[in-house]
Amino acid sequence: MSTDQTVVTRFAPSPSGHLHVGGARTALYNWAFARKHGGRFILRIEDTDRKRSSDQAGLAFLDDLRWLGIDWDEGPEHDGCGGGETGPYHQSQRLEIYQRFIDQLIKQGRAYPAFETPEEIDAARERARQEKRNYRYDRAALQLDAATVQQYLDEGRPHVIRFRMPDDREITVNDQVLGEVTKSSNEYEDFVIRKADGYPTYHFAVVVDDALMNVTHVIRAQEHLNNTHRHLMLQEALGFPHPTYAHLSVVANPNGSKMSKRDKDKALRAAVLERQIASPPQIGDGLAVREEEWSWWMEDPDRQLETDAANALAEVLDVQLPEINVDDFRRSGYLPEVLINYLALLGWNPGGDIEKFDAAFLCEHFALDRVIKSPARFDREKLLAFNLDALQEMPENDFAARLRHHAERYHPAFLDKLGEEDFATFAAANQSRSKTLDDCFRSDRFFVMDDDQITYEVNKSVRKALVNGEPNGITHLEGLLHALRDLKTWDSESIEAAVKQYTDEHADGKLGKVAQPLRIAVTGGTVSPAIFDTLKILGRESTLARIERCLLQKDEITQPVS
RNA sequence: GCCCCGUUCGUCUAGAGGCCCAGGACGCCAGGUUCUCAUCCUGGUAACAGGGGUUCGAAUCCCCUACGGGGUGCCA
Repeated sequence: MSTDQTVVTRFAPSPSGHLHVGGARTALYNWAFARKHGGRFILRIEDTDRKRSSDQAGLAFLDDLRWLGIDWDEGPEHDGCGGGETGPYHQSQRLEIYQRFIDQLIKQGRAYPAFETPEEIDAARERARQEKRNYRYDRAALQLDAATVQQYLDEGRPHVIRFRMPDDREITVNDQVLGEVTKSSNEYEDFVIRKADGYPTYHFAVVVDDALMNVTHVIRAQEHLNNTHRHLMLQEALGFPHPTYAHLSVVANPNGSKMSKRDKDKALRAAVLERQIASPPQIGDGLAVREEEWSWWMEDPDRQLETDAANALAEVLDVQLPEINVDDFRRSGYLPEVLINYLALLGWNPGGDIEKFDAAFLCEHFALDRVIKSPARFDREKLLAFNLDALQEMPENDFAARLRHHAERYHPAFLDKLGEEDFATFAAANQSRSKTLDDCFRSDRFFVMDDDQITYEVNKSVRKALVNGEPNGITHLEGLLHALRDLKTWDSESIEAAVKQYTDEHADGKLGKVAQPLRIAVTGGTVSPAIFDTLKILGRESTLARIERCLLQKDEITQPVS
């Protein structure tokens, strides 16, 4: 138990690609707790499952953490963070360390080799299930005499090392969020602490690493609550101090189901099935998904596409993937400070009616006793509302800079096409109508299209804007063509003056009567930024070309629709 | 099956025995502003899971039930 020592927390994910929002919240709380107490925050990679680990995948969430503004004092070196005295911080590089403690436990008689194969254990487990018994390892290996054990070991028989769980002990976890949770040691079997491949199991590695890295507070997901009793016994046997524990409830989907990366595949598979797509669609000059992967993926609802393939497929199918990972929210145009605020609030609050706060506030006020016990559903609507507020409050220059960054990463075509000055106008024209940094790129595609690529929507509101009234929209377009062609300077103010003058003279000053026809002519639809800015960015040439093109197609565009 | 945890408006939550016929935020509904979309403004809707206790008094304490979640891996 920590008394007067420095607070040390850690975030210890397994390297499975991008950072999940649930994991992000765990990391955030650990980080904030350490900062609040002037302590240290460690990042550790739990890569003891050889089947699931690859170096490549481990890196992505480091960027995600940094993007959120979370830094770590010890851990893998990345982007100015990490390093430290108690490494290495990849568990796969700490095998000798674990072995030392395994040997110690064996010497103490607290651990022993067991030679059953996984198949044998599975069969025994299955038998127990059918007989409606609770399965627990029967300690058969303890019946082997020393000579036999030695002989097996000499033969090099595959084996695991199991921890000898004490009998008839009441084990109490004093959880900082949930209170005291007591269980009997008899609920637990002699669990495996070293796998047949020589790697430690999670239970063993966490206990050893937390102790060696001087971790004082373990803040982790509630799924580990029942593991903690095991860890307490391990710590006792190894002579380690017990850290303070706090278990966090899960972050769930709006429907209450667990938020999972599989949700993306689910959305994609549904779209594929609904549209009866039989083979991987084309994207650019390749396929969105490789042929072999496609059938493999379609056959089994549990299988998941690689991130790149999933994103590519979503793009061609024009499916909006549910955001699950921090990176998804980044792509969708959420601000990191907003995500942090929302995530922090999902399971903790400073009390009273305070909802909006920044990371500094979190670091100053975060406390375990205000962490909520019950699971929280992730509400995208509220996140979106927070993002909107943040965007609207932002100084114009900041918004423009953020938008530019976002464009560089996700929509470079806008930068190429618009250039410095027009991009600035584009940003200014879009701030007040943006809920995310991505909104305008999706809704304003007409800016980066060639004039002759514009297709006109044929629907009621388009028809209404073009044919209703006397004079009607088509007539206004013809008039505006002249008014705009002769404009001396092409900027928002001049355009506005000219259009307003036209409106006063020909439409009783009702701007809507001329703005909508104009909007349709240059964008193909009824939605765009303020019309004067839109025309300014488009340029005189494109504006006139599009109006002319619209007039040429007026009969098709205005045909009656049911 | 067994064990553990949880349960306030649709959602996130405030609430630590009287301040609560329950407050805020998001959503939703109704009206208003606006060149479209989005904003913005005004108003409104809506909850203590159920049942027993304890107490002068319970959303707050105790018990039971129901429901939700987690664990029961040579995954973490």
